[in-house]
Amino acid sequence: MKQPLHRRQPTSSNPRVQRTRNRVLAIARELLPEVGAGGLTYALLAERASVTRQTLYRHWPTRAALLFDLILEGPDLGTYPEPGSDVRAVATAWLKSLRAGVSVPAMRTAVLTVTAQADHDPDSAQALVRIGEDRHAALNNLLEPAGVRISDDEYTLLYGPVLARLFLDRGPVTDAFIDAVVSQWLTTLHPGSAVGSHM
Amino acid sequence: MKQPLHRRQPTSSNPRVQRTRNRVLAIARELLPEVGAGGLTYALLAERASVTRQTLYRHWPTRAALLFDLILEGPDLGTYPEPGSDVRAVATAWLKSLRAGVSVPAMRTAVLTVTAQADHDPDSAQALVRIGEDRHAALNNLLEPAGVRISDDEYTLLYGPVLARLFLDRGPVTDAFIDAVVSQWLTTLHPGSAVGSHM
Amino acid sequence: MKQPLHRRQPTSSNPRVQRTRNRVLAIARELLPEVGAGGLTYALLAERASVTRQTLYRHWPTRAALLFDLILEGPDLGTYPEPGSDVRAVATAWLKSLRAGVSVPAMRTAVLTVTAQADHDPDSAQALVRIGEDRHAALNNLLEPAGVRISDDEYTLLYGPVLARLFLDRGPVTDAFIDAVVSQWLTTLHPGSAVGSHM
Amino acid sequence: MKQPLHRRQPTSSNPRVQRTRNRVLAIARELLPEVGAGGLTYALLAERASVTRQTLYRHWPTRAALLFDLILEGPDLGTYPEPGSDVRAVATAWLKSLRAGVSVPAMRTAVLTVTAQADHDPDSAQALVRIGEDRHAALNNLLEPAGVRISDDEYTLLYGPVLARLFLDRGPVTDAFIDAVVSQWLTTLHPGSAVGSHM
DNA sequence: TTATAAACGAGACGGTACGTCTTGTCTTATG
DNA sequence: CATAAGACAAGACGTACCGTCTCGTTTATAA
Repeated sequence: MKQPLHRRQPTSSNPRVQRTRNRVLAIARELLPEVGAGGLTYALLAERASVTRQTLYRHWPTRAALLFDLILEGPDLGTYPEPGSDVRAVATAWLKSLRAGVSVPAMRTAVLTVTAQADHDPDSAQALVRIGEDRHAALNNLLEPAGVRISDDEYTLLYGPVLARLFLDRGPVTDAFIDAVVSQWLTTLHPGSAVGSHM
Repeated sequence: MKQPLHRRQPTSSNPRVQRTRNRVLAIARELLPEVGAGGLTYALLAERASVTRQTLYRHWPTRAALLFDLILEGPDLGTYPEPGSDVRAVATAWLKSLRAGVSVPAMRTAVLTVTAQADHDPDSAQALVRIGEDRHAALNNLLEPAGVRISDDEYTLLYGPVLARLFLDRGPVTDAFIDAVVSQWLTTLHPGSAVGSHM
Repeated sequence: MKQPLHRRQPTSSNPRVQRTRNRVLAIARELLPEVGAGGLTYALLAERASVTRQTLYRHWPTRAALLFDLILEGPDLGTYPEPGSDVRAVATAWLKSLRAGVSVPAMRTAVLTVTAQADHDPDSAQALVRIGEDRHAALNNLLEPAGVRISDDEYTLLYGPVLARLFLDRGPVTDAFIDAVVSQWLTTLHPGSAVGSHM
Repeated sequence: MKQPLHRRQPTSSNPRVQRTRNRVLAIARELLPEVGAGGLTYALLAERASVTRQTLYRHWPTRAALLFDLILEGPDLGTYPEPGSDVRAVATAWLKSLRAGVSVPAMRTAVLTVTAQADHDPDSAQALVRIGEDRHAALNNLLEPAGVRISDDEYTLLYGPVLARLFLDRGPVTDAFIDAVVSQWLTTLHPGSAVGSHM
């Protein structure tokens, strides 16, 4: 709640800084699923990472900042599938990569926590939107060979059911479910566009 | 983190208890959007509701319990639309009622918070599932005149995009978006079933 | 610290009142050495005595009042030795009865607690003085056959070492110690008085 | 009742720590006679000393620990009289110094409270015994020039009446009373020893 | 190579909240 | 209608974490 004083963060070029930062993030990723977002206190994290609380504050003045780093430097966030001209195949692969991403416990917790905070923390809200836009752009990138661009609404129509199943229904996202999502999604996608050529 | 001792809650039949309980819930609903879930401390709530912290603990041993009550006794959760035989119309109306419900700030925050907690709090997880099932059942109820029953997957396909737009994209759910969702949704709904009769 | 409102105490003539009162006092006597004066809360006492806290407040508006009763209705406070004309014998017997009295754990704790409170609680101070005077008077009574009256100073010279040994040194009061006290005490007692006639 | 976790106390070498510690002890000494031992809550003390409760717990994990410090670092506890070869004079002076010490209100209350606790708190019991032994040793020290050593029993015979008068009779310890105590005490002290040479 | 700057460890401190306990009063329902 | 059960306000308890602030000590880069 309280806005901490923003001292300058450690110079990232310094190798010592890098070492500390990476060790802490790794420990945080281990800890997060264990204790939950609420339980990931700086006190605990400092102890586990053999670091002073002060050091944590130097690197991440806000706990939200730490969560952002956890999300953005996610372990396999970069593992997007290959682009292709088959829209159905690309969309399916992209959804599966999304499913894989949010199956990493630390990522799950971090995303949910940021989401819950977004209503009252502009930084979190902005980060959330930015993450969404990144993934949206990535999808469009993958679909470039197919000559298709996805609008905001279409994007949400595609990923919405998957995340709802994971976060809200708290059930598994089966391949069959993904297929159903994609099939339905294709029906309204660019009606009368190039998509039809693949059917 | 710590499991608080579960003493028996105040007898709900007692009018004094009811008075206290309702006043606190009302204040909590006002406070939640102001200060966020993290800022809704028992200390603050007690002060604003002119009540002792002890009293809060008596009524809601866990802060999650308070959130459940906030969700379940939501201000207008019962305002479901009318049943009908036109599947498109019913689905659209139901989605709009969902949108209305989640637009109440206190409800928004409460739901998001419970969702974020669900990974590490079995009670929250269970509550979340139960809420989903209730709404699912309600939808099926509305669709009974149409002779249609919605499966779990179909249910998620319907509401998923709407909540994703609200919570993750953090954008407005327009009527057009709802129409798009419903249109897409109808295509795969019970292929060859009674739905076709309305097209 | 807070002076509770003085509602009227239960009529002591009522046999039911007597029963309750005695049961509570008995339980308190058991409890006192177990949990200490600080641990003898009304909540605990009420639970153990199967009585409502209200009832305790009705009988003893102040915890000091309860302690007074514990001291004054001590189990064997009345067991003074026989009067006699041999000053040494009477004094020795009286000291031994004193030793016996404060060896009862509940009595010990109660007396020490009242003593510690006396500096800031006039009631306790007064009660303490009164108890001392009673015992002083009792001693003089025992010594009447010997034709001796003990002054305040002489009284303190007699019992002081014994209680100091018990409470401050926290050591045992042996018969030898009592003999030493009495011997020393006799030397300055009424120099040249009737005491000499017994030597 | 509950044994608080014994974290390590603040490093006494740190000057800031010393400052805090001394300020708190000074305020506690002022407060003790005002509010009594029961009223000397950490909450009150913290407020008066402009310190957080947490700071108090860091320095004195137990309230008993605070009382010990109050007693041991008493304002003028070290002001023993001069040694000498005149036993009567030394004993008298020593008793007067005892009287002076226990007349400091904070010391009075602290000693009485620790005494009352000693029955159920081993730490208090041990501290009490240690304080007694210290004073006993000091007395023997003063009497060294006189070639006299006081046994435990003799020690109690000397100081017992004085403290009994102060704490139990709650009366003043006059010079005359001290003279009476010493006179009586000398009669049985080392019968046939060097003491006689001073008569 | 030595400065010099930065990161870091250690830990005291003021705050705030936690979940619990006891106290004294007051309300409600019941027998 | 008196009495129990127990809700309530008040406030202390001992603990935890937060964010800040010294202090020294190490580590890395620059002179």
